[in-house]
Amino acid sequence: MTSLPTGSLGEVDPTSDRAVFRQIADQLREAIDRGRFREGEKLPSEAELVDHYGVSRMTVRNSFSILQGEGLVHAEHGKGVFVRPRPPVRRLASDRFARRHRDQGKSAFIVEADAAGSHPQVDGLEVKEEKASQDISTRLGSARKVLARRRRYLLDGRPVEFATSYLPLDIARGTQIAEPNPGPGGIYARLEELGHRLDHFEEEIRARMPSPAEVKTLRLASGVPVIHLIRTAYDAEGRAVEVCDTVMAADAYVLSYQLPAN
Amino acid sequence: MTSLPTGSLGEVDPTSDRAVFRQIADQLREAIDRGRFREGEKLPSEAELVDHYGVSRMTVRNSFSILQGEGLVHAEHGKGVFVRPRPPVRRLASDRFARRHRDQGKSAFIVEADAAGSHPQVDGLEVKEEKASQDISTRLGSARKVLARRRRYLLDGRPVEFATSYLPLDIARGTQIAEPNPGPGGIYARLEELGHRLDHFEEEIRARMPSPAEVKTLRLASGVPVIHLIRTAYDAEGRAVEVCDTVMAADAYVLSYQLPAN
DNA sequence: CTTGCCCACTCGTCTATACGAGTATGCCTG
DNA sequence: CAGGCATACTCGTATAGACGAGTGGGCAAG
Repeated sequence: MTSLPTGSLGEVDPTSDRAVFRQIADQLREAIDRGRFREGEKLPSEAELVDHYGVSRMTVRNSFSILQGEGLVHAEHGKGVFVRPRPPVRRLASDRFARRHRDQGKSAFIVEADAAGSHPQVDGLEVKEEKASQDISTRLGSARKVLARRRRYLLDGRPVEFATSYLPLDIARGTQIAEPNPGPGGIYARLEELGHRLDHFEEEIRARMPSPAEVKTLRLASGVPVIHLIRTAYDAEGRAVEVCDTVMAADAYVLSYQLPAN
Repeated sequence: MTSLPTGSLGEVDPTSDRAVFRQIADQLREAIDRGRFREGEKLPSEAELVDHYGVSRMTVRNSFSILQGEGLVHAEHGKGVFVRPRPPVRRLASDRFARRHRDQGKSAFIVEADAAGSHPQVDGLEVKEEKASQDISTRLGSARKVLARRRRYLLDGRPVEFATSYLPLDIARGTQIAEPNPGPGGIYARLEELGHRLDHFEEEIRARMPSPAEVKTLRLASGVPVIHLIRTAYDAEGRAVEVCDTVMAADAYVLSYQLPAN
């Protein structure tokens, strides 16, 4: 007799108001919360739970799908259902675009990742001229055509965010900003060289569930939301000179802001 | 012959690599994106889709559950499945705690909501002394006992966030901060009167799927993540004088921050 | 010993059916 | 006309079964 993998699980009450598959989900959730099943550990298989609870397989799968929607577990075809490990999170400090960080040759992402001991990569770089969407045009003070710089960021091989920078074409065209490699200090350094001394940034933050395309690009597990960050850079004259639209895997980030109390 | 509610939907290819229920979800998603079904509008019923696609009901339900997980639709028992309306979002500006906003008698939440023309409410206020959790204790400079102020916020009857403020007991005990109504300008005004001139705030932002308790408290639809914000207030001496832990319905908020370019 | 295949076990997809419960509508009764 | 009930339609829950496909271990052949 080997020890039962369902050992710490109780029974369900079919006459309860609460649906059986919810009761099962509750028990599994509690077992996970209590550490009965640890991060990365395999939960009992569907068949084992069918036996244990005396319910049909679809009922068990229904329970798993609840926990999956909560981001607590993930299923691997042919292997089992596992407690989803909480990946180490990447902190984004609000001063990451401060001028003092721009003298280095490397981009903010690379510098930070190196400091944290992870292996950073940038991927799928694409630079092209486009017609601005309604939203981007509004944010950029009615610019019609823009230069778009797209790229994806990875940490230790895992995609964690992708971002698109939009700049008014009359600023960026023909400059190094339109080159794949914008040079040391990135496009913000180039903007300042072009006479657009940066004054402040504005960041808008939303959270939502990812679209299928985002799931694919960021290789998101189910039950993982995305953080959608839209940053607008303003120069000293109050002109919006760049909009950066970033979608981040929410389980990979903690954003951090410092606010003065005035 | 009435017009078919499934009119704009195509067929599925059972031999495709892509599972039938995913193909159906894809078609419904696209129809929604294209505006074929508008916000709040009812999608074809399960039975209609069963007829249209020639599949079993569970397959259709599977498709719906995908869209629900994406936060695109929500089901109402006895009525149908509807395109989830995007609720009006509440903007949280990063200067909402600036000293200049504190001279008014009302709290930041009430002032903002009134200005936006919505009806604000505060709910379930609870003030009590507690042993600090490990995390809170660390953030408050190893405080062991704290005063906890919990409350829930609603807009037009809809719960949108709940928050708990933690203050070191040696600061808050016996002051008006420990009263249900902390007086004009809120606890920050009281802290300053007690000699803790506020210097700056630090905010940490995460996004994740809600726990069942959070779903209940915020009456969240499935497929809606929460934004978890942890704010620490520091006085002029660098001491952490308050930690505020806030959980917000992500579909009700856009956070907005202004950052200096330095 | 190594290679390769088979098999057992895992989750993924799909069908068919049944009953329960919430909602809306229209008809029938008073 | 008003009220109430029957009914049809909606989604929710649950069962039982079937086949497919990915994974991994053990066994047999080389």
